[in-house]
Amino acid sequence: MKIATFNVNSIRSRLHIVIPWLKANKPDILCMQETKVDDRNFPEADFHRIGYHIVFSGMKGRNGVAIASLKEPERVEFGLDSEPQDRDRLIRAEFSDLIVVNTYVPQGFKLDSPKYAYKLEWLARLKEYFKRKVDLNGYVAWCGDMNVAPHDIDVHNPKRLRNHVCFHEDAKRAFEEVKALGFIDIFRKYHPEPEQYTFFDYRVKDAVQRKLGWRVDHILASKPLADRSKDCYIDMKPRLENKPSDHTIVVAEFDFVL
DNA sequence: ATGGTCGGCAACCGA
Repeated sequence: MKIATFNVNSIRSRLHIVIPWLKANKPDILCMQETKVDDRNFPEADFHRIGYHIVFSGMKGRNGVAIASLKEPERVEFGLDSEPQDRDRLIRAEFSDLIVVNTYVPQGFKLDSPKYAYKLEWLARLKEYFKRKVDLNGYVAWCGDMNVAPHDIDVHNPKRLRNHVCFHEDAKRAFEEVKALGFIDIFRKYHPEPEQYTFFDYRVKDAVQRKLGWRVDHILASKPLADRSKDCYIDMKPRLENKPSDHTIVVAEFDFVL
């Protein structure tokens, strides 16, 4: 079983990366964020053509989440279970032995912005959502762009970035409180080394070569699922294309068949 | 030093 997550930053302008990557890597599940398209205009035929089921929930121009899967999910729900639901930021897809939750966590803009307070509240509401809707004694994968780099090792300059909304103590604490329900960040099991990043800002010149990145895209697993993990890694391909994405793909492999 | 570049969409907002 292979599961992956990718902030596409517009699905329509990233199809040239997503479709060939799916054909080459054949993950069972690909979670996508920032599809930036309303449901009427989602390019679902491109996924069907290569044998993938696709579920999505988006808005015109911003946010938007989608899950592509080889098997059809038995149940799909959009949004949190409290208001505002933000159906364009969360999808839960249930398969026979696996629940996948795909989130695009609010970015937060600036520390003194209402958007940052909203981000912290959103993570607190997500914790309650997991408590009510998901049994972490089973196989659960929580994937997405969390807009949080959890530890010093996950950013290139922890001192300078301590007041950034994706690295501030309050954001990290809110994220850790969700994880504390029983999620394991399996990436660090396989890659304890520094300079492992999933996002490189377009505005930073030669960010990849200079290793000026962030690890904000994550695959977290419930303990039973984490116990069956085999590997987890970052695929830099989307960042190295000639029309690159700002995010990379994170991939996790497990020893069971979906 | 307070930028820089994308994507959406058609003037600026979001990241």
